[in-house]
Amino acid sequence: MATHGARGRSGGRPTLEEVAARAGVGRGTVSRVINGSPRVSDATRAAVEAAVAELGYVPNTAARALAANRTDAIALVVPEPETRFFAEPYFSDMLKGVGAALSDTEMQLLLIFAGSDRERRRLAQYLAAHRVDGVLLVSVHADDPLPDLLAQLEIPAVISGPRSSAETLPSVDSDNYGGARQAVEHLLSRGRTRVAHITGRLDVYGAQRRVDGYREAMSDAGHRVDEGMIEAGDFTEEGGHRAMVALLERHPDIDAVFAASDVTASGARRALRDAGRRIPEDVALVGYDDSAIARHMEPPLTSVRQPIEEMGRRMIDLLLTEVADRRPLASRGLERRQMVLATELVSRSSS
Amino acid sequence: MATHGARGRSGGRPTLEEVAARAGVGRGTVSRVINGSPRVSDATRAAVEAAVAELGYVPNTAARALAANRTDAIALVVPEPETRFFAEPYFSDMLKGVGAALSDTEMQLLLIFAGSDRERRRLAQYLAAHRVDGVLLVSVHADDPLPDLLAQLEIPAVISGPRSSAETLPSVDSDNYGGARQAVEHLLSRGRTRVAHITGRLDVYGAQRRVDGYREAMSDAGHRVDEGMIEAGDFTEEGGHRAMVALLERHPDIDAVFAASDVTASGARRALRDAGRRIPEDVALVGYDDSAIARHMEPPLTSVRQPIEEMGRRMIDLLLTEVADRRPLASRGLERRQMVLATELVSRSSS
DNA sequence: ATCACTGGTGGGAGCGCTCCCACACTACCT
DNA sequence: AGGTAGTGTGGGAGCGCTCCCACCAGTGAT
Repeated sequence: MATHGARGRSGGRPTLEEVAARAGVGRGTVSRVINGSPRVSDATRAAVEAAVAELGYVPNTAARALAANRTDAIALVVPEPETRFFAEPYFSDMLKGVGAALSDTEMQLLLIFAGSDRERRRLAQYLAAHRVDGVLLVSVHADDPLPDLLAQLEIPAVISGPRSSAETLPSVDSDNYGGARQAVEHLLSRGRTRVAHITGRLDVYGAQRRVDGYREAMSDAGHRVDEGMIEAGDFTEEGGHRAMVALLERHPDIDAVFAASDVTASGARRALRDAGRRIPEDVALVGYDDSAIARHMEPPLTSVRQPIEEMGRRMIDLLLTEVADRRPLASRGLERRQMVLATELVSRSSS
Repeated sequence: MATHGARGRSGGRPTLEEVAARAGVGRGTVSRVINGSPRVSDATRAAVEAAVAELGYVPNTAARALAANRTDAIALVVPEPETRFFAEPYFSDMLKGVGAALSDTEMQLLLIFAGSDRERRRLAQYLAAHRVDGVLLVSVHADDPLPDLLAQLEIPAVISGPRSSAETLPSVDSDNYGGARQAVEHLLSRGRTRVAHITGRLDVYGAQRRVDGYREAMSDAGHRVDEGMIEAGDFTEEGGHRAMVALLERHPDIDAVFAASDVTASGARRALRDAGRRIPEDVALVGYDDSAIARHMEPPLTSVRQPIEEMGRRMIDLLLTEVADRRPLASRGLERRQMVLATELVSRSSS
């Protein structure tokens, strides 16, 4: 008789052992069937599967995690306050892609916000406890210590936008440079000449690349790049508004604006309206992300579409490979581990 | 020598045993310190804490879960597609409250969507594996089988809106009946007499209670309740629009509308505008939720505020008690386990 | 007949905890 | 002195898996 074997046995969930007894085989064989090993005869497999069904057996995750040293869970870490997560369609689209890619997997997705210092400390603790097999990092700033922590803990991770051109982590990104060029070239092709740019947070590498794209598209078209036509934003509505006000003050003759996000564009639109400018007659406006906001804006916003859901899916693919390949520091070259997806300009009536 | 002891020991995380050796005590003592048991002398506790710090010990969650038969995780189950989750501020506010209440806990929150049949099957499997200690259920419909599954699995659960007046699960709700009365009485006090109501999904108990509140506020004020002035919506923008169109067709002389949610009100507003009605001059409009939408609507929307964050916090309190008290079927009376929070009318220019 | 192999299989050992029993050792009664 | 409680504490047993080694047929080559 077990000393305290009955504790917590709510309803007496069947164990591997019981399934084995029922099927008339050994524990190892049942484990093999459960885990889809090919080294089991068809007859045995059928017997085990029958026993599993009869008993309603469900593997005990904790036991498996302990024995196999894995958790079957990955975390999507958002280093932002929750508010921004809900305000920016970028995140929800990403989540959709990630969820889709994970849905035919046994993997569980954990959504973790780490906006405040406190939350970040909690997260560090959490990661140190190895409660996930891998981590998806979105929207990481240049000086974020998180990636290094992950590396030190040897937890596989994939980042959604490289921190710099020298990123060492596997990453998935859209072609920010190319997307920005598409936007600017589009505006120029419409006969606009005084094109301004409201940037994103410049500690985000992707935002920098968009500035680069803006600059080079302008100069390649034979325009002098006026630094006064570039104003820093921060991806928020408020930032877009502020930047637009500043731009109008410096250059009242602006006839086009390329904003680093749709939300930013929405703020810019408000400032333009307040200043009595018509869109697109007086000023053409182009955003970035092609989110729901772009479609519902008045007038509908031309925007650079990033395949965000697709990016989410690719990130999962990369991460799962990484998790599976976890042989000791096997990091083969980075060739296959950094991917850049193409963007597409969606033209609407704001330009 | 262990046979395969070295497998997967990435970086050699210290174990309880090692901490014990270092501190010169037994395993049990370290466990007691880690779990904050009072039956440890101060000197011993200090020694153990020092060893923990030196070694950077972090408990292995899987081992703990296996031995103690708990997971230290709870799930927030949203029986809706993700899209609705992001579209409705109700959920994000709830999440905020829940997150806040959980932040000084060791508990991990899992966000699980179960909108499609497929996702629901996955969820059932997940719950059967007892991967969480408790479940928070939001936005449950009258005929949802989930609560029964939870009961059968003996998993503690708290529901955010009772399914009926005979709800057996612990629940937290706002006073839907009272809130609706506030809205209607407000409209009547402004001199409106032909007040219509666009309902929420009627398979949600709270939506029914709002209808009850509307009915009784009208008749208490001496108005005959005209069933033609009640039109079913479904909490969506589209539903609100559709309902408003139907109402206007039947009763062109409507001078006030109480909508069961802000999103619904937003749809109604569109229909009213299209029909050339001015708000509030021709028709006064009141919503429900007091979400960001209400504040940003044009004109700003009068709305019934539910303390959603507070509700989230209370749900966690209830659930944690439930989880802790998990003695065999101890369900003491329901007195303390169903709470109703007061609402508040926030008056803006739409009424 | 003997010697490889090769697919299948059983079951011991061990993952790192928690629980609880047993055993000090003290302090305070009769 | 001999009980009788209490405090702290050590460590065995066990949670339900996975891993891997040993073993047992069969099969074909020698």
